[in-house]
Amino acid sequence: MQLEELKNKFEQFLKQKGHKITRGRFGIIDKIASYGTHFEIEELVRWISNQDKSVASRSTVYRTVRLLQEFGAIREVIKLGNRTIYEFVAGKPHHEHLICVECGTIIEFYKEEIEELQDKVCEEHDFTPVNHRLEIFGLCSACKERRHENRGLEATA
Amino acid sequence: MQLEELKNKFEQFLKQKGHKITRGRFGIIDKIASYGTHFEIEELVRWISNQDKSVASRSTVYRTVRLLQEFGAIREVIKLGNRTIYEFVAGKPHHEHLICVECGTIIEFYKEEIEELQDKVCEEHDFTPVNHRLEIFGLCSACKERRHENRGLEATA
DNA sequence: TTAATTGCAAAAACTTTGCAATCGG
DNA sequence: CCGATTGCAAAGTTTTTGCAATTAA
Repeated sequence: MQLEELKNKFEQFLKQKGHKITRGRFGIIDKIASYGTHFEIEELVRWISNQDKSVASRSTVYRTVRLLQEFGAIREVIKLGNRTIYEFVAGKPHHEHLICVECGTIIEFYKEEIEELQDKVCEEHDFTPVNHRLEIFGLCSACKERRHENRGLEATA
Repeated sequence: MQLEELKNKFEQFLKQKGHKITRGRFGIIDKIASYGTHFEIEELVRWISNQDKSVASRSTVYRTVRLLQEFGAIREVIKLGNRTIYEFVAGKPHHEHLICVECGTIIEFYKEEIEELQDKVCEEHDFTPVNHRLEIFGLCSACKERRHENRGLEATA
């Protein structure tokens, strides 16, 4: 299974860094996997707290999220106002996001040409990219329609 | 002058929104303009506090930053860890950023083709973009060299 | 006059950390 | 056994907010 493979690799990562293989760290991975693709840390803490408090405490969640980021299993993909939304990458290919500012829907996309152009820009500036994030904020299809309906009502009010 | 024009427009904006033209709000604009292109709020608060405490308090800075964002004079351009870096836009043409994770240097760039491709992606998803942010994190030219030098020393140590 | 704005201090929200107890290797 | 990890509560950060005093219109 994909998840098991990820855990094995994380185990290697931990050993290599001189860290220990603990129940909590792997329990958190399971909870992240069962929560869905995108999450915020406090959301995750609540989720774990509801499901099984014994998995890990808030501090351990924060500490483990950091480790998983270093490892590369999760990424900060959306920064909106004071919120940080993480994504469980788990081997998924790289992609960017469209974020609906009305309903919070997140749409993933990948555009090879954009990636290539970024590399080109970096070269032009003798800059060595390590990672990047492209966020497009706007209105999704459904919210756009909803707005039009509302506008209609306002107009007749 | 560019700055005066911006202030005039901001005045219109405030009036239109039913807000008042206050000394503090315009003083903050001056301070932002004199600080430089990129800033963090707490930095700005300190800057104002050092220069002339009477301009505005921390709360007013936070509240005004929000207004200026709505107005469009400033943008959240970089989100790195828990830091938010704002940019004083002031009529500057749209652009994206390369951020050196080592020294914090910020390089601005603009790539028409990337913008076009983004629009294309949005169309494909029936998504109406309102704004976007592309951050490329990595190593600037100088830091790259510095790292190579260090590696050399380590190797001979 | 009177409604918006300000400064202050308190609270909120999010994240990190010191420390004693516990656990993994 | 020893050092890393955990949970807890306390402290740090950053941002927001209630309220009385002040100011703009």
